[in-house]
Amino acid sequence: MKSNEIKEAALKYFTIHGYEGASLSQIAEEVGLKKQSIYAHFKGKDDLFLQVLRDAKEAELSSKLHYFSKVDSQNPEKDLYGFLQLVIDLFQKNELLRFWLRMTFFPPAHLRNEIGEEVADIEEKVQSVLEGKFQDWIDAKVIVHDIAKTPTLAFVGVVDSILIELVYVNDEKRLKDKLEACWSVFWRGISHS
Amino acid sequence: MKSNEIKEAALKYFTIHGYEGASLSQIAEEVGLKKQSIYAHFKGKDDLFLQVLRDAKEAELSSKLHYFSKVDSQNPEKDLYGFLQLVIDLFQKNELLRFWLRMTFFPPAHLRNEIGEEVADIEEKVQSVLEGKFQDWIDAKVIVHDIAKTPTLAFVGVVDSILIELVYVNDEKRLKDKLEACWSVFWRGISHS
DNA sequence: TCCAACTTAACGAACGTTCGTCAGTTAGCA
DNA sequence: TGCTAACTGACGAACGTTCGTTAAGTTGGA
Repeated sequence: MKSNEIKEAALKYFTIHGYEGASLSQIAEEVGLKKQSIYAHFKGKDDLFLQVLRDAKEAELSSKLHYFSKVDSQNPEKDLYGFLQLVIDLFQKNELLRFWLRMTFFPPAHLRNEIGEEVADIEEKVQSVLEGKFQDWIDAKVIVHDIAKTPTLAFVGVVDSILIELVYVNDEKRLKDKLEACWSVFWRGISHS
Repeated sequence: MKSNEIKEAALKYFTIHGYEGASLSQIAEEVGLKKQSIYAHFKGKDDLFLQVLRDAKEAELSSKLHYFSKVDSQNPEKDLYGFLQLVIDLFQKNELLRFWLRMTFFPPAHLRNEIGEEVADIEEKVQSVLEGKFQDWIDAKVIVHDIAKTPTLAFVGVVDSILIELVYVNDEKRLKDKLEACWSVFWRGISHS
């Protein structure tokens, strides 16, 4: 299917150059087409962009939810650390994730609200699943804290700091150091002394 | 000085629309000039951009170093939390910081290496100051850990997660919750039980 | 089976607009 | 008189988009 080839090329250029920096002629050339031919598959640049965006959202959401649905142990140390590695793996191998990250951080101005809603939606779903897990662990007295929201937000913070490291330089050594540092301090912060 | 007015307008548009999305005509109009007149002050778009970038780097570096030079107590709880609030304050009030963040995360492709060097430079300086502080606190036995690097990187991680929250939505309530959560878990993670 | 009607994908050409940049000129001030 | 900063005018290039036109493939009824 040619539409998918176009979306793949679009994904690549949007990720590298951003919305404004990516041109339809470059994208078309990548798949051996003239830019006009894109209009046989998409209404325009915005339409192409938003379809890629929805694919990215779907990829982000499903892979995260899939991890938590599969994992159901009573071992938060293993599950949470595994999630961090999942995020690293996703980001390094899946261009959709890099695209999603860039466009949610700095969306094209005229699509700001539209994208903001998608972000809020996904954010809320992931956080509620996570919070449920933490509540279970608190009830089972395997981690400390009275309310689940605190460790949930703190863990999301650890994920954030890893993402920043991935975006910033993607130096394998630095990433490993930061992951270990953030994780060990976080874990000490939520587990029984 | 008109050059500064131009740089201020450029800062604004680069921050909102990115390098490619910001146009010289918009910037010029903002200060009541024609776009061609910008060339009386700057060699071109890149020159203008790089001058703003260096201003931003200077602002980022000096404000952070200034904080740590001023603060010299034996109270890491106060000093570190104060630093987090400084970052929040800087980001919310100083557009240079938002510009710096956007451009270091997702630099224009043709200036990637140039910007990467500036980032590495500033990163190294801030981290070494921070690491020195943590070493002092470890020696004074006011926090745990054997090596200073671990709490340093973890603290940088907390800063990162706050920055992400600021970029993402900038909802005052959410920000406060996340700050408290990240901070309390971090602090429990590095202090004596 | 065959042909006409329709659909699809891609094209060249051109649209109007904006982009960044350069050259030459004018107004004001030291 | 120079110098500077602003102007006007124009440049080639690229942008996203629309148009009309092909060529190939699909469908449906006689």
